[in-house]
Amino acid sequence: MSRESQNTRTRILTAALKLLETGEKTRMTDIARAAGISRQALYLHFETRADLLIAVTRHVDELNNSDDLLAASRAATTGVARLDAYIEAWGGYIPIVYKVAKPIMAMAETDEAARAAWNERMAAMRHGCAAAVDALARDGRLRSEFDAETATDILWAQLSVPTWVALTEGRGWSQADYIARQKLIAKRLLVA
Amino acid sequence: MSRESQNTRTRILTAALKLLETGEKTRMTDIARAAGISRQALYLHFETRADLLIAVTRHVDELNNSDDLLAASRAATTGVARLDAYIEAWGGYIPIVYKVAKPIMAMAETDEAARAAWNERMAAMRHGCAAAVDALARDGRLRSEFDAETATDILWAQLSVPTWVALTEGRGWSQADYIARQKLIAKRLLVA
DNA sequence: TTTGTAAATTGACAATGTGTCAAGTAAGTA
DNA sequence: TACTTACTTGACACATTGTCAATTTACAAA
Repeated sequence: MSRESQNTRTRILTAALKLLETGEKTRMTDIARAAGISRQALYLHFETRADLLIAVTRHVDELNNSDDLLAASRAATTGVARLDAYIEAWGGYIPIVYKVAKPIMAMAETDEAARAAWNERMAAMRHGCAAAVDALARDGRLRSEFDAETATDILWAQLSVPTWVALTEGRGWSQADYIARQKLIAKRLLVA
Repeated sequence: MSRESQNTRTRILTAALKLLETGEKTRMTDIARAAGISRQALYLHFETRADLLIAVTRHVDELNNSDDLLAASRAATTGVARLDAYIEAWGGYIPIVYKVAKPIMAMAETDEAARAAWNERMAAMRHGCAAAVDALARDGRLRSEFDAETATDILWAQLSVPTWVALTEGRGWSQADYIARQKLIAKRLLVA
């Protein structure tokens, strides 16, 4: 891929992201038009629509330094602090990725690549949950009601994107409400 | 609608339900073939695919006396008993409707009728949650951490279909695990 | 028996969106 | 000048939902 080609690729990702964020239609035609190239040229850069959307999420991750964001919770000393920090970081990141993640979740129903990409993301999110649960266990503050595996599952489901959607879009929770309440819920469920 | 027509309608619903339950493809063509009529004849009975699928969920409700099932929790005397009974009833009903609900949830993205039908179901489910929360409040056993509205939201999200999918299909929880753990979680979160 | 009607069939077709293919162009590079 | 890369243009295949018109089948009523 030449320098020119890289620019076009970025232009496509930027245009697609913008469309997704503004909630406009994002058919291949729309993305092409927004990027100022022909629809067919999209397929010179991305094999399928699923591949393109997945690339957009990675682009979003890079734009937001998502690794650093989530890694911040690793700095916490106590398990409880780590749990709070993780909820703050991930919970704050959901609205950033959601607009892009939504069509991928929709495609995951039928498209194998989309499903794999989304599962991978959810597995990564679960690792963050597991780390927080382990930190609690190390402090001897993990409630004995559930084993670590189960506790991780519970936290993971609690912090899942569909739950965020239900509570914010569905029930009108503000982002601040969401974060604050999820912290309370998590502590109540997991901390002894 | 004549008697004959009613039979055909039921035959369609039964055939569609069977296809959905076995997880086979459920295009209009497939449903028609399974019901032993032409694809076009489906449109003599249901305006759209969304309408047909919605009718299948109602058919499932009837076959299972869903009203009675969920009403059972109303018989509980204490708030805690009512909460348990509701989780048992609704949690047990999810796997029954899920196969049919899944394509409706998928369509809800784009189809207005599907979205409305699904929202209505979720609103009904939330009423059950609200009743349990109110019963707890009447007993003076609702935790003061959250107001009744917020507590209802939390229970509602916790018992939502996507959460059930994540924990059972995604994390391998058995149905028995799911019910037992959700009871523990709900009590821990809501009961003082 | 004839006639009318409801339910269904057959076959064709529009619309939408993804993905493919072939031929051609514009620009830079060896 | 010849070659290569990125891109364009236009056409087309495919899947699926939904529509339309003409026809058939069966039953019921006169």
